[in-house]
Parts: sequence; structure tokens; C-alpha cells
Amino acid sequence: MNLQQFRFVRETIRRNFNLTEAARSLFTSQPGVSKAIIEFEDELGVKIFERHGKRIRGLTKPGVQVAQVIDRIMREVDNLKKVSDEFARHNEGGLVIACTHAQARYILPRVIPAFRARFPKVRVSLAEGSPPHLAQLVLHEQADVAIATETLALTPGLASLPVYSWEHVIVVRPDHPLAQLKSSEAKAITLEQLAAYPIITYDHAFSGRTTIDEVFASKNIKPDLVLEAIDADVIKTYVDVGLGIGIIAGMAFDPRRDPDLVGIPAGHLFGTHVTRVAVKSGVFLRDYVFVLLEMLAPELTRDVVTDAIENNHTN
Amino acid sequence: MNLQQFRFVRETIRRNFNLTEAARSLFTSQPGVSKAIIEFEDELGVKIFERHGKRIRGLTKPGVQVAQVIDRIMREVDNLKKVSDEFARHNEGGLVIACTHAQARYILPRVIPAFRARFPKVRVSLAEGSPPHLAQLVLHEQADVAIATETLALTPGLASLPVYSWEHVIVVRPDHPLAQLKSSEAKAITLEQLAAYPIITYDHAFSGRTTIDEVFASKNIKPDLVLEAIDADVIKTYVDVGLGIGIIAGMAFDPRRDPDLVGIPAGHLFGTHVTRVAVKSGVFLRDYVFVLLEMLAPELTRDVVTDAIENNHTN
DNA sequence: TGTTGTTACGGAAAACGTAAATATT
DNA sequence: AATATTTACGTTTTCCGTAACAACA
Repeated sequence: MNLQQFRFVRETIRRNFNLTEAARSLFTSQPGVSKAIIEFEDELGVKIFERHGKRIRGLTKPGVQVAQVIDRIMREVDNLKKVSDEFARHNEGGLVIACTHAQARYILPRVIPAFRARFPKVRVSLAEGSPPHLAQLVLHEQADVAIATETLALTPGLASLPVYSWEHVIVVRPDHPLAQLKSSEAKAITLEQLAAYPIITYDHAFSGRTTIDEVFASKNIKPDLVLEAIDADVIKTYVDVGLGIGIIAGMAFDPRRDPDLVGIPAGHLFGTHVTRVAVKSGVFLRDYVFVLLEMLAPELTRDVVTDAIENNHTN
Repeated sequence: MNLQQFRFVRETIRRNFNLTEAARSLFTSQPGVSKAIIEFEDELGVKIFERHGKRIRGLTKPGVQVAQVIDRIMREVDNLKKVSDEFARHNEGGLVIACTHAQARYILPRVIPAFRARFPKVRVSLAEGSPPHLAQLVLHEQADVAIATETLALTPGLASLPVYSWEHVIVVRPDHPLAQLKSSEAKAITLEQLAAYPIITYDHAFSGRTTIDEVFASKNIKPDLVLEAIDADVIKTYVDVGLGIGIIAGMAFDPRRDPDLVGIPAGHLFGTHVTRVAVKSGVFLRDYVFVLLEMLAPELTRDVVTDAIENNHTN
């Protein structure tokens, strides 16, 4: 029994039970993989793979169990490398942050410079995508953390924690009728008023778009959605050229930086949203990952995060 | 990186950082162990062991972390063997039940015959000992389950569940003054009355002896303990020969089987006790272990036990 | 007939044991 | 001096790649 056999079994499963592909992706010979697996099965005394003649088609019943244990073992083996790296190359290494455009553009700029200053040798990279995609990145260990909306909390295998809450903002041109409202009128703006104008907002699955749809639907209002985009910059641009009114996440609007637009808080219409951070449960986190999280939200201390990972919390 | 290196590291720690002993207990050469460990450290890029010259004294800081991960890996590797055995030799294998005399003598006889009938090929063995000792047996995987008093719930690393509750019984000879009490008087028997006679009961740490001590102490009564034994049979024998009155666990007294003694329930004096079953958390349990537990107590279904193991419950 | 898995075999690499050297208590 | 670890070295075993074979679709 050896680690190589575990790798071969795992990769064969991942490659849809194709030994040839498994061998190729592990840079070794196909007969070697075949032999190692057969020897492994012999040692365990059970067949792991369902064979139809000479074709491997799937896992046997014991194979399912064995595969689960192997997954856990290999995850821990990976952790071994990370644990030692933490000491051998303290404060060196890579950090992949999977996040949506909104985080990359409006939240992380407050954090990354300080992080870089503290960990100059850590190579930071941002992977943008839709929340479900981000969850997959973390789940497949292609990213260390994901920062996105509530969706993350629903993904099995991830431990997620709340970072901050925010509300939507309606953005309009200064010459737009909605921009003329008095402060008290703006606070009481209704869905019906909004629906009177063409609307530009996020693509599905982004920044609370689902909620926006639900809110309109619950009042049986069909908004006139003229454009959908995955980021607020694009939305603001089209609002600016007069295509309609925008509904964006609050953090994406700043009166000082967006002097050509007027923002109207819309929390009373679309509710409060929580941006969450997620890490894969069971994986070892480098020290600087904990620091990053604490920079994002001071309440995300090492203890809180560790607890969430170990007990697979989803607070 | 290979499993052998993990084994060497783990064994070296277990043998108090003595490579020579570790090698011997793994039936291999000492230089081989030394070399494998050094190569492992080189690969990880960290020293696992604290060396003073050529003596290994303990774990380094990274070593502590590495050792933890290795423990998890090796536990899963053991599980691999168990998982496959479960299929390869279904309903065959060994079952070691660690229990106190009380369980072996008065509880398990109700269960073992049925278990044997259902799993004729499982070799059952009973390991008797004190509750802390039993806990150690399970923790070191020398026993599959432990059955004993509450102590088990306090042992870290074990998942334990309640099996049944019981109360103490005072046993006396038929010619003893306490045997002459009317039923209503017997129910209201006091500690003071008991303390008037020489007492025979369990050794410390057995069958609620601690509670007995505490109850007497709380009333500032010093009982006249003439004899301590680890099992009720011995206690009953000495009660029978007139050495004193006995305090034993309720399950150890049966009017039909002990016609020469009179039993007086003592739950109102010494409270209710819970016998628990414990398994090591994180280990794979053979199918027949689950069945045994369900035979012991119908509410200990597979789901309940699995849940307790995975979440390290201590209900 | 092309693709995929198993068997056969030989060279390379590693694993491991013995012996010797070195350091510690 | 006794005990313990590392280094050196040679043998044995395991590993792994190529080639050939067998079986599926």
C-alpha cells in the first residue's frame, strides 16, 4: 500500500475511469497505473473498480468507500506540504482570491495594499467569476478563499463566514426625474416608480440580482430590464449615457468618485445583503490567509475561522 | 514522501523519540529509519525532530503540526484496511469489547449469545479493566468499544453514548436487621442507618464508587468500609459470610439468582447512574459493531452512532 | 479497427540491512 | 564506556517504462 496507488485510484476516478488518461495526467505509463491498481486491490482483498471484461466502468460498492477514504488521505497529504511550507517559507507563497468583480473592484483595494505591505513575498492573484464558479474554484483548491454573496453558504464542503452587509443603490443621471426627488421622497421610493423607467442591473447570480427579481415578482411588477452586466462599472457607464436607471451594490457607488451620477439608497426595497468569505473545510490555511481574512473583517480572527473550518460552520 | 516515512515518524514519537526502539518495534533497521526520516524532513523542507547533536529530544514547532497530520493520515490508512475487510470478509473478523466486570457478568450475557448467533465467524473477546483503562484500550485501538460508567464521556478522543441507567442496591443477609424493615421503611433508609454497619463495596473508579464516597462525604459521614472489590460477586460472597452489608450495582442483584440475600434499592441515596458505550472517534466501525450496539440498546441505531462518531458527540 | 486494459520483461532507482564512524550522556 | 544517531556501501527489492497481447465497442 503506498501513496502512489492512492493517487492512481483518485486520478482514475477523476478521469472518468480512463486509465490511459489518468496515466497521462500523472506523467507516467499506463501499464504502470494498471498494475499498481491491481496490486492495491489484491492487497485490500476487494475490487475497487467495476470491470466489464477489460473496460473499467465505475466503482464497486467497496470502491466507493475506499475512494472516500483515499480522498481524505490525499487531502491530508496535501496539508502536510502546506504545513511545512508555512514554516519553511514563512510568509512566502501564493494566495488566490476568488471573487466577483464587485469585491475585486470596490472592496479588495482597501485590503490588498496593506496585505502586500505585510507579506511582500506572497504572490496574490484574483480569480473573478460568478459565485457558483468561485465556490467550485475553492472546492477544487484552485483558490484559497472566495469572497461573494450568500450563495457560498449553500455550497457543501465550504465553510463560510459573513464579512459585511450592504444594500443596493439606485443610480441615475442628475437630469433624471428620480434625481429631483426630495430626500424624504427618495427614502420612500417605490418599486412602481422604478419600474416606470428602463432598468440596468446585474447579470443573474451576481450581487443580489436574484433578490431584485424576487422583489419585483412578489409585487407582480415586470421591470423593463434593458441591460444586464456582471459589473457596476459597466452599469454606471450605460446609466451615464442615458440608457436607463441602474441598480447596483452600495459599495460600488461613491458620490465623490461618481460625480456624474446620483445615488438613491434602496435598502428599503431590496433588503440587506451579506457578503461572505468561504474556504474549503478541512484544508490547512497558510498564516497569511488568516491575516487576510482579519484584514477584511476584524471579527474574523484566527480562532473564529479555525472553528468554522473544523466544524464546517456556515454562520 | 511515502507511508513508510509516516510510520517511522509516528513510531519514533510514540517510542519517546528513540529511533532504535522505533526501528525495533517496526521490525526494521535503525539506520533505515534514520535515513527515511531525514529524507522526509528534507523533502518537506523543515526539521520535524528537535536534535541536540545526534540525540533526538522532541518535536520542533513544525514537527508538532506535521505529526498531527500524519496521525490523521495513518488513521485513515487503517480505515482503508477496515473498510475493505468489511467487504472482503463480511461478518468475519474480531471484536474486542472492553468492559468492567459488571458488564461482562450481568449485561453482556443477554447480548453476546444473540450476537454470536448472528455473526458466528466473528471472534469476540472481552477485555476487563477499570473505566480509565478501558478508555485507553479504545483510544489505542486495542478494543473496538468500551462499556462502562460515565468516566468514558470525559475521555477526549472518544465518542460515547448512553446505554442504560441503573441505581445501587444494598444487599444484606436475610437475618440482618436491615432485612427486617418494612417495605416503606426500606424505601426511606438513610445513610446514617447504613453507616451503622460495616460496608463492603466497589473499588475506586468502579460502578459509581466515586458517587458513594461523595454522598457519604457530603453528609459528613465516615462509613466503615471493611472490604473493597472490583466485582459484585466478590462483594456478595462476603456479605453472605456476614462480613457486612454490601452496596452494589442494581444489575448485579437478582432475587431469583441470589436467594440467600435481600436487596434494598438505594437510588434515593446514591442517585441514578448511566452506563455508556464509547468508540474512538474517527475510526471506521465494522458492520457488526453497529449491530452489537443496537443489540445493547435499540436506540443506538447506526445513524445515531455514526453521528456521534463524526461529530465527536458525548451525549 | 481503433481504443483501452493486462501481461511480460528488463533496466533504473529506491529501499533496506550490515558495518563503521561519530556524537552524547 | 555505553548508548544512540548518522554515514557509507552493497545487495535486494520494488518501481516503472517499452513492447506485446487481449478484449471491448
